[in-house]
Amino acid sequence: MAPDRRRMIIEAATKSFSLFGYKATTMDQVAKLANVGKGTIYTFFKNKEELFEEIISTLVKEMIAEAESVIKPDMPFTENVHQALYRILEFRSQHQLMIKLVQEEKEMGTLAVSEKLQHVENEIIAYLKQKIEAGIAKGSIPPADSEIVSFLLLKMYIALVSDWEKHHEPLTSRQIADIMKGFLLKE
Amino acid sequence: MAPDRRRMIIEAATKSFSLFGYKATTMDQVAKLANVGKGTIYTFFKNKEELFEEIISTLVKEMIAEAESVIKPDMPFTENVHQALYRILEFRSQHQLMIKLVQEEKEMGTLAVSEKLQHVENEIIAYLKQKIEAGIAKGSIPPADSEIVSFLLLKMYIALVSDWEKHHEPLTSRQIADIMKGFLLKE
DNA sequence: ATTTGACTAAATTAGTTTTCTGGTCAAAAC
DNA sequence: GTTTTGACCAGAAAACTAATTTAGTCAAAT
Repeated sequence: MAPDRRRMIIEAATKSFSLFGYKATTMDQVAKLANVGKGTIYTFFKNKEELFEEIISTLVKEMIAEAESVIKPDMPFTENVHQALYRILEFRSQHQLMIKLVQEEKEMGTLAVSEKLQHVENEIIAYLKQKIEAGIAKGSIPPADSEIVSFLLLKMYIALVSDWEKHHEPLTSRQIADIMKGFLLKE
Repeated sequence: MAPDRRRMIIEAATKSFSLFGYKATTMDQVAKLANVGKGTIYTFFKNKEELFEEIISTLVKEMIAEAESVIKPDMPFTENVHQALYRILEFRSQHQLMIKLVQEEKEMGTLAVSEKLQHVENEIIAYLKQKIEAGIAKGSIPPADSEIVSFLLLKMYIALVSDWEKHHEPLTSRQIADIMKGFLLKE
């Protein structure tokens, strides 16, 4: 019972953000959930937003770890990029916190939430970029501006996985992989 | 001075929608601007939304005409697709009514506006699809699912023209054309 | 030295009143 | 007889106000 207060707070906040979103989570609630006085939270985090930031940063790490876990060195490069990206978007669409934040951004346009989601997107692109550059260096794919390619890859995937389904039958992972392979191997 | 009342109404409404958006345009205002009794509007249009629909439908026609106007038969197919798409997005970003509607959707989420913008997007995709199918038939580009290709083309272009600029130096028309050419010619 | 929760200023929400607006229709204009 | 009109209405939205909530602080407790 020498509770790592910091950990308790983060756990409580994560739970509450996932359940109610950023705005609807109060610091009193987090304190109560964490079995901690409200003031204690402020000994670890400057304010609500910094606490949020910490949690998002953890989320990004989990996301990248998920992506890394599906990479198989004996598979073709493009297949691995596809698997990684696909896993990231799956994570995004299955993780409670992500679901809640995306919903909150759409429905209430909370500024802090928009900023953090943008940050997550930037991190994903940075991760992809690093993979793409490795692929180019190894000759697995033709040289190209890695920033543009990474950016487009993510946008294309989101379009195919999320937007497409609004008016069409969902595409299979295989179909998406083939489209992306064509895109990556060309020019 | 045998005023085509219908035309007057449409002109007034277009002006007002462009200036104030859909929600902030009142039927009284349109009537006054059109020098017409309010009731008269309702002899031509069932309600506000139908009037809006008529205007959007005109806008789409203008947009397609713009796209057609930049197509040069002696140019390569992919170049023409690029020019057409580029022109459409330019139209979109320069046309007062479009600017206002996009803004209104983002800021207030007006339902009728979202629906109409979605409609515009569908029309653009349908237009592209028809071009793509012609290109495939003529052997200018490899066979592929024309619906997916059109959908992705538009999404890619919007990402490159609008989203990219939020965090990067704008891309030149040439760069965009090259990316798209690679995408269209492959697989 | 650390933790706490009562406290406060500022923001948000809830409740109420007022104003506005899409649509109608009886009367006026043609 | 047909078309046009604007006063009118019910319901929606805005404005206003009162009441509540909340992020963050800090003197006291541990």
